[in-house]
Amino acid sequence: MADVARLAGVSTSTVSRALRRAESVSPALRARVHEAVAALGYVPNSMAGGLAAARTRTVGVIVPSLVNSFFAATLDAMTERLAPRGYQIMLGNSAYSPETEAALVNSFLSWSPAAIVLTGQAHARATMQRLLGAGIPIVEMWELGENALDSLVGFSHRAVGRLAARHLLDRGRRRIAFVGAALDEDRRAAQRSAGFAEVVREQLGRPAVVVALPQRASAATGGLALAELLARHPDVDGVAFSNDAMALGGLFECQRRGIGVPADLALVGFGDLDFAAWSTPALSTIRPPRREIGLAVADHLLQRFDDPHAGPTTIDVGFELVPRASS
Amino acid sequence: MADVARLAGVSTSTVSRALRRAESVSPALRARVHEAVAALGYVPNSMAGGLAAARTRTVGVIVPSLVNSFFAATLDAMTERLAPRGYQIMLGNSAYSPETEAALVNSFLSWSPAAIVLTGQAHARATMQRLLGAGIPIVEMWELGENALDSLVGFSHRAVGRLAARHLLDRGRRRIAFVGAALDEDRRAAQRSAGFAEVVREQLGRPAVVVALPQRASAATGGLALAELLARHPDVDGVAFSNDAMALGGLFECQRRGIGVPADLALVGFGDLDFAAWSTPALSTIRPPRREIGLAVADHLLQRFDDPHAGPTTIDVGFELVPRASS
DNA sequence: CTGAAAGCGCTAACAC
DNA sequence: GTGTTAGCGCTTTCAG
Repeated sequence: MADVARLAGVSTSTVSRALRRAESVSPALRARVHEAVAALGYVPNSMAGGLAAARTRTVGVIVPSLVNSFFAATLDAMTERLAPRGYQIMLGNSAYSPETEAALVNSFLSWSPAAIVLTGQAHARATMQRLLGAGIPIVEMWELGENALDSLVGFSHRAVGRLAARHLLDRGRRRIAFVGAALDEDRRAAQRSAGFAEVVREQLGRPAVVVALPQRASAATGGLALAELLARHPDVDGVAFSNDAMALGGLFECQRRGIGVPADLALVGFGDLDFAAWSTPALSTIRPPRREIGLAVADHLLQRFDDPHAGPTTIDVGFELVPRASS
Repeated sequence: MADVARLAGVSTSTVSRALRRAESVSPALRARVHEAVAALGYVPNSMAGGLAAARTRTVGVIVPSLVNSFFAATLDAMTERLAPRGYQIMLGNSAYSPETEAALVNSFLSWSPAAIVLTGQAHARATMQRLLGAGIPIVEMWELGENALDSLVGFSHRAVGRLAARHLLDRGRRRIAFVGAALDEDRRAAQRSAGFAEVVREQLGRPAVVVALPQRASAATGGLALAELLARHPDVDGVAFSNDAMALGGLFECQRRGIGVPADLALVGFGDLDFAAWSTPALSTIRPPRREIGLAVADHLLQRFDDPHAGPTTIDVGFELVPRASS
């Protein structure tokens, strides 16, 4: 930076200002500084800057899984929006463990990030305290409940479960069930299951049939769980799956057994993954705005970075029923 | 850190040493330091450390896409291995653009990362020069060719394409074709396609039929591309898809048209994604070690971090044919 | 609008 | 094995 200052014939403070808040430097000097930067190929040292300013252009993001294409799409959209503005993403993978999340938050904080983004609203108590004390924007995404830590960008999974049940009911199905996986680990899946059960109770006056395998959701567990459901309730005529991967597995299981979809069994998934529109029959599903969540988080953050007065918000990004041939 | 030093009755250098290279401090002092750290809830400031040491426990990783579950699985495995050792991952998404990659490398470098991991071996010339000049380990992953920048962890996509062709030939198919997408963008897919074409030329003495849509690979493009192939070559009896998502779309297209798989048409994919084993019929595919790549990259890096004498290597992680019912 | 000067919190020679 | 000391490369008051 000293070299740049020398070449531009200014002080290092002016270089710093020209690079950081361009409007606080006269146009002439600003141009000279940028010329010198280009000529020298100068790249500022982020750590020196971060140390001096006590904050960096870094945002820590914690997701419970990358293999899950929900969060991958969100992350993808987030990087797309944040990178052009010079913000780096520090990636953390909590593997659905609050303890791992706590450790990640701690190490993120040692980088004076501009913000931290978490998935969901369930965190260790210590995590929340640390986060609150950091004095930076915190965003919880992919969930929408009470008592937000700070900002919230998501939708109600309970409402998704309710919609799935109502959709099957609308299609004239009465012997309906919910098929999920790892419900103790994946709070949001559990909320969808609970919403489904609510509607069954309200409309049919009986407890809902819920089959959940301990393993993670996948095509494999989808097929297996459906098999288990059919063993226990051979007369089932409608199934809501915790996500599209499981629904795909369920669909294949039906094909294997010669069960007509939707003639014998109506299927509805969650996610609207790429293949859902192209399967035979095409899969009815509920679409969460996977990318939009990432964009909304990024835009909100950028706004708060630019305007220190901007406070936290709660954004309900909603979701959408996509009825197709499977139901 | 001064507080910790005071509480432990030592100097800050001792605290630093105890935290960094435990063996260089007597056990007694080390214990006292850790006690003080715990009592005070001290978290070192990574930027101050990084600035002073001119390197950080950060590794920059650039992938061309997160939505693609290949790289997501690799990243997942990488975080799993690196996080417990205190390394943070800075995530970059190049979106298959060398220019974006160059920009990401630049901003990563401003953080004095411990290493940089890139996907593939095709980079802008300037990117390579900068990387080489950084004096840190560079790993290129998911490809295996000549002229590695530094370390290389991957496998030959050409060999994958050759294997796919040979497999269809082994199954007695002769009118075989390759179905891909975005081949100009995705070098590795293009290499698979080229390998496939080589074998067709060698064994059948004719140029290979290759259908490639301009859009990205997905179930949608898989179905569409297969439809196009069938329009042009109705007598085709074996198809290798650029990846499993496309193969799934192709399988659904066959179901829609009443084409028997494998009776009329043999299908082979690439990736061995979760659903491949569970589709009806189960999908033959070639499995790249998605997670193993991430683990190998992380282990290699950790080794080089620990031992400054350790040099670059090339690791061929291989791949595996998984023959199933679709071929 | 610009420059001087004082650190930000830590690491790494270098002595002891 | 441990302490002293001099920065690492920037940002940010504070003057002017």
